[in-house]
Amino acid sequence: MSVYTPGQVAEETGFSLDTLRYYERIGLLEPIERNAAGQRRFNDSHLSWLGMVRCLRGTGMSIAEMIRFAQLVRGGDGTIEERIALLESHDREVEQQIAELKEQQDAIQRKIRYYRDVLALAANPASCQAAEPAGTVETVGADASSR
Amino acid sequence: MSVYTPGQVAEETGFSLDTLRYYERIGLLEPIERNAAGQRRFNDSHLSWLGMVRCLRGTGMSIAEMIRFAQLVRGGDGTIEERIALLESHDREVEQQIAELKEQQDAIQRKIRYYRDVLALAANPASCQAAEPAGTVETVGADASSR
DNA sequence: ATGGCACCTGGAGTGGGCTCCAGGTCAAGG
DNA sequence: CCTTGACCTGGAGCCCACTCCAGGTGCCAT
Repeated sequence: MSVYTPGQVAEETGFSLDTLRYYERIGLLEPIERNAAGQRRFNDSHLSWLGMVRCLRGTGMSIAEMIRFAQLVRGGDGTIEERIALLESHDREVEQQIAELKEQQDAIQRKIRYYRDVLALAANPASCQAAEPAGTVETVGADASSR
Repeated sequence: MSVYTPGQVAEETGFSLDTLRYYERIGLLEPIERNAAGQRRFNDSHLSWLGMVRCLRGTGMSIAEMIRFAQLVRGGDGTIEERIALLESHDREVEQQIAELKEQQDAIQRKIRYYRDVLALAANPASCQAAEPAGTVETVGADASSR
């Protein structure tokens, strides 16, 4: 079990020194042990926890909820059901996020195709494509402003 | 082509009245026509544009970049190539976002399974599962703090 | 002993994206 | 005539998640 300087941790995790200190301040990281000079010495369990933090942040969990999770983790094995519940709920949110993102990506791609058609039509006014993407309210629509 | 009050637009698009005014102020919405009393009257092209805005915002495009896109749209047909380029670049970012989200979701699900195993092991200390999720650095790891 | 470097602290500042507020205008209804 | 409600304006305020800063400590190499 190695020990790491703040600089190394920043390097490895991608969090800035300031962010690491900030995370400790707000209790997202438990108080980090110090060497004689008062400098932080991180260990593998911190690295691993920071990996989790990165993952949760990256999927949109708020700092507040991560702190809640951190408290459960510190609360010991009795909190495992609660941790599962929290992660499952988050997992469902991520699922939803992905679904929405895909839908919206689809709309963007339809829009791109529409623009392509407009361009093609301008170059070759023979064919008769380029009607508005067509769809429900969710059309995301014509610019209706190419005056 | 109908005309809509701010209240109706807020209702339909999910943007608040304040947000609609804000978007107009910053140029994300072109100046909206007014009735005699100075109240905004939106039309279908505004609704459609707001749909686009919702889609771009929802996929993480910044306000600044949306304003850039809005300017292109106002710039007329000569800007279509640029619009395609902008949307394609955004589309790639969305693709990446989805990929990352999936990876991270996977890690979360592994963590959930790990917790489940811990629970199972506690209930039935016969079987020998519940090793750490196993993997590369990306393990997202043990809490290593269930002291 | 002098400089440089990595780190420390408490606290202030930043940027993005809204959100709220006070005070005012109009139109319709009782 | 008075209220109510939907809307208007300019400008201030808010929340989140950092990020920056000034001033200081300890250690090592020149």
